[in-house]
Amino acid sequence: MTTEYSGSGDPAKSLELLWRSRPQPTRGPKPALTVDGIVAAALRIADAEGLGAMSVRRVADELGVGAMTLYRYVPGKGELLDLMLDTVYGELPRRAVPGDWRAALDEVARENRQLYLRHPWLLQVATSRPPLGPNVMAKYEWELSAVEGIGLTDVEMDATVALVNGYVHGAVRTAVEARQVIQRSGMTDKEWWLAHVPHLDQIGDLEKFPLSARVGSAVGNEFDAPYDSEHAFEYGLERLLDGVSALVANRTAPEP
Amino acid sequence: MTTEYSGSGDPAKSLELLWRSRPQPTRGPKPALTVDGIVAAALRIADAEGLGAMSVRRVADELGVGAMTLYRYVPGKGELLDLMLDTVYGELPRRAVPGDWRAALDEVARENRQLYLRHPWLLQVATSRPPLGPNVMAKYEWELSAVEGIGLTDVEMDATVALVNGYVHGAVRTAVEARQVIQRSGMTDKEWWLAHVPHLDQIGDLEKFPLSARVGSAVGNEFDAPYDSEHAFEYGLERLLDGVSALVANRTAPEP
DNA sequence: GTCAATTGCGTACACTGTACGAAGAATAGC
DNA sequence: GCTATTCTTCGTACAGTGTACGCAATTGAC
Repeated sequence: MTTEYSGSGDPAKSLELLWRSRPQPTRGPKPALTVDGIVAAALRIADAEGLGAMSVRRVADELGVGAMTLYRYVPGKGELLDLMLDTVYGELPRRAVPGDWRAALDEVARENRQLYLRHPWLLQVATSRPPLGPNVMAKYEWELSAVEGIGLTDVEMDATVALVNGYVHGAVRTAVEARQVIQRSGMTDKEWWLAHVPHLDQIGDLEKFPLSARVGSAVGNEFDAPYDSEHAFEYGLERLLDGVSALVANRTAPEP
Repeated sequence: MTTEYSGSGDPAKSLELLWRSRPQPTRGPKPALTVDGIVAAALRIADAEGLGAMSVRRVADELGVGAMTLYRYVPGKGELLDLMLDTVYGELPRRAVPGDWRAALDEVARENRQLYLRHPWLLQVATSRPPLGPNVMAKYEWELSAVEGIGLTDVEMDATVALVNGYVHGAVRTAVEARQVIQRSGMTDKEWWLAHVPHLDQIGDLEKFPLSARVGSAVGNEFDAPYDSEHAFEYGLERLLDGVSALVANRTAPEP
């Protein structure tokens, strides 16, 4: 589940900002900052230290101005987040692999995964109503083009793209969480387990959980090194695309 | 991605708390509260108003005591979250459907889904290193028992359970996000879209996104009513279990 | 030169988790 | 019954958060 929300102000103002279509005024002092500069600073902080560190004061400090100055350029923190989202979506490709829907969907999954890994704070942003900026639109168009013309209905196309995006989100979330908990705690999974087992053994009836003991120890031995997220991603993606493949086959040849 | 973290203090203290095995002192004034009472109050708030509303001061207010009083019972907010998690896991079944692994895994998915729907704040809690309380242990044991004795290796059993849990988490996250954004904004998806399209039409080149326009409008017509999360859940779960079925078949009859 | 528009930003408010220490209450040992 | 010890309650304080308000300074249009 996500925690950070989009700006909920005037749609006209938000879209003006996302598409950079506000006419600049002729009178008054020259602005010292630009929207792009503010977004870049916010991205630097969020990429390096997480969304929690990206406060208005912190971004303002990064730019050498007072906190309230930012509100001359951006209506609020929600809209800044919208701008950050649309900006990093600009890193995605714009044209899908032509001809082979499976290769194209595979690329959609992989590119989205890399985007999440480069900007883990994206995992915390609610996108059920995304800011309708140029790159958000281009992302959706790119993803749809992967499954265009293969016999799916429009609604199925949307559902398929959402399914792939949902899978990638979940897989990367698990991987990033596992990576971050090691950093934050300064302990590997094995060290953490070894610190708990003696007390657990003393306090609880471990005989009541025989499967957990057996499987847990097997997993511990196998994955002594940090959790192999790459392998898990490949495996799950293959299963998912197999499922889509069945749907596509069913649509192309519905008669038995 | 999640936002709230577990208590990271002394494992011995945490486990003592989770298993309620701390000997109560003989001297000094009688405590006015109990750990269970504090957890119940915190759950009431989190269930009704979300994890964001569940602050230490708020829980203390609910119980009619000062904020710092809670720290006599619980080391910190992280440990309180651990206790909440272990408590709601107690609502899950303890014994899986015997004999039919697919029915058992299906039930694991459905029960977990209902748990997330009853306690949406669970979606925000990082569980890659769960608090090792009695109900967390029982949950894992229950889930493993669904796939025990069907030919999978121990590592595959763990991976399969994790796969199902990951799917459920993602599916419910999407559904809850969609539900909450309607509440928070006071707008249905259609209203939101109609509020944006005129400005978008004026500002951006909508001709550049023909697929988005076509598919988006088809989805809008089909799902005028709020997003049908139940249908999406059933569909995805069936595909997922089909994938697991292939793995099980492969393990039972590995020779071609 | 004057006026209107615009920018920069200090202050303030209601929140957060929790460290510290003082004050009071209950019991164990005598 | 008295004292010493242990334990509970909780006020205050601190460094954070997003942002509403209003004032001073700066710029271009006329």
